Parts: sequence; structure tokens; C-alpha cells
Amino acid sequence: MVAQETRDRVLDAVRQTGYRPNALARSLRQQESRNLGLVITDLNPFHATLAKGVQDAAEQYDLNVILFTSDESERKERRALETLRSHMPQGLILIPTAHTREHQALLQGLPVVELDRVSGISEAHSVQVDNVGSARSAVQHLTELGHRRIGGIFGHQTVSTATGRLQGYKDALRGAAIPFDPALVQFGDYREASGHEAALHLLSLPANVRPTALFVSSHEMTVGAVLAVRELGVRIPHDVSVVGFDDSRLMQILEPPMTVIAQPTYDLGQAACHTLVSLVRRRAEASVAGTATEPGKKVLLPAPLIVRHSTGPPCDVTTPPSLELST
Amino acid sequence: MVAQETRDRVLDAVRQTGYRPNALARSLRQQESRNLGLVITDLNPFHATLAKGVQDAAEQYDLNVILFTSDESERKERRALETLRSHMPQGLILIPTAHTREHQALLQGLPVVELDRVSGISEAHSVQVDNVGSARSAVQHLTELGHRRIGGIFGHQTVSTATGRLQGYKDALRGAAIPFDPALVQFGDYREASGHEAALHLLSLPANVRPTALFVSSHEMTVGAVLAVRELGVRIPHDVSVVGFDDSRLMQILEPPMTVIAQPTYDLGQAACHTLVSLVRRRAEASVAGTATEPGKKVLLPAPLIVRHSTGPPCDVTTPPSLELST
DNA sequence: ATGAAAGCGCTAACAC
DNA sequence: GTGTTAGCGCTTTCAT
Repeated sequence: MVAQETRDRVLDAVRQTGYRPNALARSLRQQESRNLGLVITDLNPFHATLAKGVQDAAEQYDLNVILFTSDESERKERRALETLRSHMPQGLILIPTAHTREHQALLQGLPVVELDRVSGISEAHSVQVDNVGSARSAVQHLTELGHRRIGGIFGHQTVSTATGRLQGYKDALRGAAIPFDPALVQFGDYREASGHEAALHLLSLPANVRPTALFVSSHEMTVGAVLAVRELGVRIPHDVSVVGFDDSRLMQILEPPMTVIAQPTYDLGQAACHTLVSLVRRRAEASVAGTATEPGKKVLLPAPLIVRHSTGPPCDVTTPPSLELST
Repeated sequence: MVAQETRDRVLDAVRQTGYRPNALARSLRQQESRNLGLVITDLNPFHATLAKGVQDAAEQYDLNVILFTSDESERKERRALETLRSHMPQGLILIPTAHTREHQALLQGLPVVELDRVSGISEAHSVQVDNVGSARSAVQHLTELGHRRIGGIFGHQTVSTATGRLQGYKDALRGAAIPFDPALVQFGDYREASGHEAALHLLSLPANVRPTALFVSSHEMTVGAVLAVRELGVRIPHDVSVVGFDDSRLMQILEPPMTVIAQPTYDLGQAACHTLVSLVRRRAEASVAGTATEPGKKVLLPAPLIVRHSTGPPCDVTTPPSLELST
């Protein structure tokens, strides 16, 4: 609602002086920025894909992403949250760590969506993969092939993804009437070396208790496990079947191509952003209408099983692995 | 310089009110934030590693990184630069695109370090890999094995890394007195599909001109090329030697393990950050001393050749590949 | 050693 | 329609 002439005069001045609006001053005045905070635990291919999902979605809402990495460290997470707060973001997307609950105060009043994992703060909104269900379907795939001694390699049980995947493993065993055997379960730190070590241990058990199949619940541990299998001269899937976690070019190219649980990583990031935005919006409305805060919304994305050639019937039940499903 | 009593009184108040300094207001007042802008062209494992290097270094200087992705798009790059400017960063680390030169005005007066590539703005500071030298050593490795028909798969020559690597390829040929043959050179977009296609083309040439070795100048194109080789039923290194680009778990695990040029990706990111900070500091001093602006500083990091098992003597020269170097 | 005031660049509210 | 003003939270300067 400005006269054409004034409009042109202003636009001219803008061009001549090279005027650029200052986002900081704007945010300060409005008490709210066009930023959104994203705190991830590391910057590896998985997290990069998550971040890309978040960024691409954020762009649609004209939001900038301020990225921090906590490296699972309490100090770094605290610093990240403090810094973020002081930048007045609209909200926060956070991969929680073991320390997040101590930092709850830093999140007070800020819309937060927990991504990939869950901190245990019950009101928190979250977007994650169906860890229980996906692990269950992985292990069920193995029981259906006839495996009864199935080794499981999981993350430390301080992280919700790790407890969920262990739960799914147990569920599947129960479903197949196979007793849970703690000797077949190993815990690592989601990194390659620990998967390597765990697989080495499991495959070195005496022949009568040695697992005929392995479910490895993280991408990097899967790589480690496959390398361990190779070192031992054991053949996949003839001597041992392996279901890995997280799909990638590497999993597809391995010899043999791996059967995996494929996380919808990019979608996870996008969903987190969409969830956050709708949360922010509902909040804005609620503050007008004066509605009470609703409980945390939990989004669960399925992670399908992709059957390739690293799984087959156990070799003591014989039937050579001739009729496998192809990709 | 405050009385102890006042100090305590203030600190108490801080605790009770839950006071948090506002970075925005501070930046506005000081006309400078503790932020640094990082604009990358994509968010894949390579760029994630770059970003991690930048972040880790930035942390030492107590700087936050604001990350943007340009996706090589002129619109997105412009938006990223505009947004960044309005956040008053101390400086900018930028992977330039074909459009960066058009956006030079947006960079006016801001310390900028170009990362990985170079835009051609001569005064710009830059941190990159020694593309010419590394490609030269890759191809020289092949000529020394006895190859004379060496296929080259490069990126489009609009990007400095691509021109540099082609240059190195030519240099190495000249050094071995092998004439440059345009028919042996293919150009892709650094992505897997284009590497696949290029390799398919080169390996389908008539036997008398078909290359006995391939130098593939990007990581993803290398994957594509290896897949193409497999599809054709050609054996590496017996029928064709391949030197790939960028090391990774995938390159190490491929059958056979790949000979590659290993970019010091993380270091590249770190170096960019260090360069930027020293640039900012020298600038601050110069503004006091009134010194003239110095020319752009170019940092060149070496990318060593790692010889594994994907390269050997050409098979028409015979001598079976028995005496290879191991990792 | 402490308090007071001005102003960074912006927007919301109000008067003209 | 257009011009003016106050104030977001901080730092710097100046006065006490």
C-alpha cells in the first residue's frame, strides 16, 4: 500500500546505496529469527543425509539451518544448545545424546523435535525409524530361512535405537519360539572396529553353539563384521548369513551384495523439519487460543528389509543356497 | 574490575533470572558476529568431511559455522550469500560454482576463502588439492607400468578441479612421450552414472585403440566405472587397470582394492578455516596500520597416490600381474 | 567502581 | 499513503 512513485524512489535508493536488510536486527526486533537449529552427533554419511533432508525441507519454509555437532560429548552438546538459543531459532531438531536430559533446562520453551533417537523426555516430539519393527523383520527373515542360532550385534543400550533394535531381535526370536541366548548377543559402539570385534567373537564360538546367522544393527558395524567374516575365511551366506543395517552403495557392491535394513534417512530429516514447523505453527495458534500443550507427537518411519545375497538357509540344515531372492 | 560484592550480586541475579546473553544483540552492536559462513555445493560424504574439518577448526576459534548448500544452482548460491551476509559473519568459506563470479558483488569487503575449487577471481584466497600434480602422479603410475593407451574420465571443464586433473593427465602423457588422444578422454558430471557411461564407451572401443588403463577423476565416477567394467566382464587389473579418485572404505573393499588418489579432505576443511581466520586477523591489523590488500593466498595440499591392486602392467605387454605392490 | 545514556538496524504502532 | 517514534539486548562512552 504505497504509491507507485514512492515505491520506485525507494527501490532506486536501495539499488544505489546497495542496501541489504540485516537479518540480525530484524530477528532482534521480532524476537524470532528465520533460523532453525540442528544438532547432530557426528558428521558422517548417515548424518549428512539426515542434514540434507532437514535443509531441503527447511528451504521450502524459507528457514536457515544452523548446524552443530555434539560428538556425543556433554560439553559440546551444552555449548551447541546455548549458542543456538542465543540465536533465537524458531525451534530445534536434535539427535539426543546420553546427556540431553541434563540439558533439558536449555530447551525450556523452545519447540524441539528429537531425531533418530529419543532422549526419554516424555513430552518431546520425535521422528525416528521403527527400530523394533525393522529389527524384528530382519531377524524374522533369518528364522524363516531356518536359522535358530542367530547372533546379534547391537549398540550400547544407552541409546534408544540400540534398545529398540535389541527388542525387535528378541521379539522375532520369541515369535519363532527360539529361546533368547545372551551368549549370542554382543554390544559395540556402532563403529566399525566394534562390529569387527563382535563378529570375530561370535564366529569363534565352538561349532555347536556358533551362530549360523548374524544380525548387525549399524552400518559401520556391518562393514566391520563382514571384514571379520572374510578374515576367518568363512563364506557368506554359505557358512553364515548376515543381515546388515543401513543401505548404501557399499552394501550393494559388497561380495555378496548385502541383505540390509534400509533406513529412509533422507526422509527422516525431512519429516523432522516438517514436524518442527507444524509444531511451531500449532504453538503460535495455541498461544492465541490459549490451548494447553499437547503431548509429544511420535513419528515412526518404517525401515524395510531389502533381501539380497548375504542371507540363505543355514548350512547344517543343508539345501545349498541356490534359490535366493534377487534384488 | 568490579568489587567482589557487586560481582556476586550480579552472578546471583544471573542464576535466578536464568539470564542468557543474546548473541544477536551483541552481534548487532559490535557489527560482527562469531559466525563464519560455509557454502558447499552438496552434502555427500566428501562435503560432509570437508564441513567437519571446517567445524572442528572453527571450534578452536570459538566460531560457529552457518552451513548452506548451493547445489551448484545460481539461485541457491545467491540466496545463501545474501542470507549469510545479513548474518554479519566474520568471513566466508565457499566452494565456488560456475555462478560465483556473477555474485562477486555479494562478497564485497568480506574475507573469503575458496575451498576445493577456484572461481577465477584472482584476488581470492583458496585452499585446494594439488589437482594437476595428483592427476599427473596417477597417470604416471600407469605409464610406468607400461600403459600407452590410457583412458581419462574427467568432470566438465567449467570446474577448476576438472581442468586441473585433465592438465595433470596431459602432463603425464607428455612426460612419457605419449601423444594426447582426444578419443580416449570422456567428460562426465562427477556423478556415478556419468562415470559408468564413460567407462562403457571407452571399453567398447575397437580392441586396437581400446585403453588398457583408466584414470577416473572423481569418487562417484570411479564407482560407476568399476560397475561398468564388471558388466562388460572385463577383469581388473588383468584386462584394464583403473586408478580412482578419493579414498574410502568402499575403495578399499572393492574387489580388487582400488589404487586411488587420496584427497586429504578433512585437512582441506581445516586448512580453509585456518586460512580464513588468519586472513581476518591480518585484515584487522591492516585496517589499523593502513596496509594495502595483499594478493590472494593459494594453499595447495598434496593428494598422494595409494597403490593397491586395481593397477598392473597392460596385458598385451603380458607379464602377468604377479608382483604388485600391496597396501 | 558504578550508573546512565546512546545507538547498532530493524519493525510495530501511531499520528499525520 | 507517509513520516515519526520507541525499543528489541547489547556494548561503548562518558559522568559520577
